[in-house]
Amino acid sequence: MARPKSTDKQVALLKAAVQAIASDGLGAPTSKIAKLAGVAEGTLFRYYATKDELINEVYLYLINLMNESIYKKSDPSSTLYERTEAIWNNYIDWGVAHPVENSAISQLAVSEKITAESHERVMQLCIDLHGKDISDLFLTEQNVSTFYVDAVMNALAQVTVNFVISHPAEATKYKQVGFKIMWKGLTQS
Amino acid sequence: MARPKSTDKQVALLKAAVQAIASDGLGAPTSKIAKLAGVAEGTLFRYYATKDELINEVYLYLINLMNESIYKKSDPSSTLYERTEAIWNNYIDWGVAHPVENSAISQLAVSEKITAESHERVMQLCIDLHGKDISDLFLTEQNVSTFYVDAVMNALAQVTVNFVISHPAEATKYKQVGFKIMWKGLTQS
DNA sequence: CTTACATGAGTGATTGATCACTCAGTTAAG
DNA sequence: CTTAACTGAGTGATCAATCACTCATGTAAG
Repeated sequence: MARPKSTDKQVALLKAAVQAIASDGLGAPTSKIAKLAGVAEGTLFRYYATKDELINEVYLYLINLMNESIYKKSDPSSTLYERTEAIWNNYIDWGVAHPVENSAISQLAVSEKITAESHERVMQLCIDLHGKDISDLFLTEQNVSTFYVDAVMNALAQVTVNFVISHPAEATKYKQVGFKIMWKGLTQS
Repeated sequence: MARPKSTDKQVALLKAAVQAIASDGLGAPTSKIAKLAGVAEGTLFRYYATKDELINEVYLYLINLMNESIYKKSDPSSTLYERTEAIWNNYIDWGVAHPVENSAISQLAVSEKITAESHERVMQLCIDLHGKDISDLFLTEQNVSTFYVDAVMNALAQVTVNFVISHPAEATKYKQVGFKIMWKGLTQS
C-alpha cells in the first residue's frame, strides 16, 4: 500500500462545507470549501467525486450529528411525556447552540441537489431512532403515517429553533410553548 | 414620454422566474428566465436591476398570490373554528394545486438572498391578513407572539401540503388530520 | 395634419468574473 | 522503491451584467 486517505481530511471537508453552505448557500465554491478545510481544491475531488456527492454526504453527516446529540439514553422509569420532552429540548438546544449547522440543514433539506435516496436514508434513520415511540403512542388509532408525524415534529422544532435564535431572551418560554403545542396537537385529547 | 414599460412583461418575468426556480433552484440562469418570459436577457435587467432584486420580488409576488387565494370573505355568522378551517383548507388546496409555486416558495423562504426587509414585509402582510384572529383567540393569555403562532401555522400547512402532494390518495384524510393537530395544539385545552 | 426630433424600451452579442473539475508534477507513507 | 495521496495552476463552461445599437412611441414646431 502507498499513502492512505486520511479520515481527518474527509471530516475536515465535511465541516468546511457546512461552514461554507451556512454563509454562502449551496453556491459556495469548492475552492472556498477546500481552503476552509486546509487542503488543495484537487484533494476535495479525491474524497468526493463531484460537488453534488459532497453536498449529499454533508446532509447525511449533519443529520447523524444532530441525532447523536438529541437521542440520549433515557431513564427507563421515565414517562413517555418526560422522554419526549427531553428529546424536544435536546433538539431545540442543539439548533440554538449550532446555528451554523442548523442553517446548513435548513438549506440542504429543500435543495434539489439532495437525491431521493438521501432523503430516504434520513427518513429511515429518524424512524429507526424514535419511530417506535411515535407509532406506538401518537394517533395510532387513526392510522396516521409515522412519516407525517415525524415531519410535523421536525417542522415544529425547526420553527421553534429559528424563533428562539432571533428572540434569545424568551428562549425558555418558547421552548416550553413549542413543546406544549406539539404534545397537545399530536396526542389524544 | 417614450415607450412605457409593459406590465405584461414585468409579470411574465416573475412567472418565468417561478418556473425556473422550481425546476433549477435559485441557481436558475437569467438567460433561462428571460427565454421562458419571451424577452431578451437584457430586458430582464431593465425591469430588475440585479438577479437578487428579481428573486426578492418573486418571493413577495408568490406570497401575495397565495394569500389572495387563501383569504376569501367568509360568512360573518361562521364560527372561528369554521373560518380557520376554511383558510386552512384553502392553503392546503392552493399548495397542492400549484406545486411549482409551492416548490419555489419553499426554496425562497430559506434562501440567504432574501433580504431581512422582504421577510419583514411578508410577515407584516400575514399579520395584517389574519393576525387579528390569531392574536385575539389563540394562546393570548400566555402572551405568545403572533409571529410565532403564524410561523407554526405556516410550518404545519407546508408539511401537510408536501405530504399530500406525495400521497394524493389520502389527501382528504391528511388535510383533516393536519387541521386537527393545529387546532388542538394552538387553542386552549 | 405632417414631419423632424427626443426619449427610453427592447435586443442579443460581448465581457469579465467565477466556477467545477482536471492533470502533470511533487510528496510521503508503506 | 513503489504507489497513491496531494497540490494548485490551468481549462472550458457558464453566468450575471453591460453596452452599442434599433425602433416604437410620444411631443411639438411649422
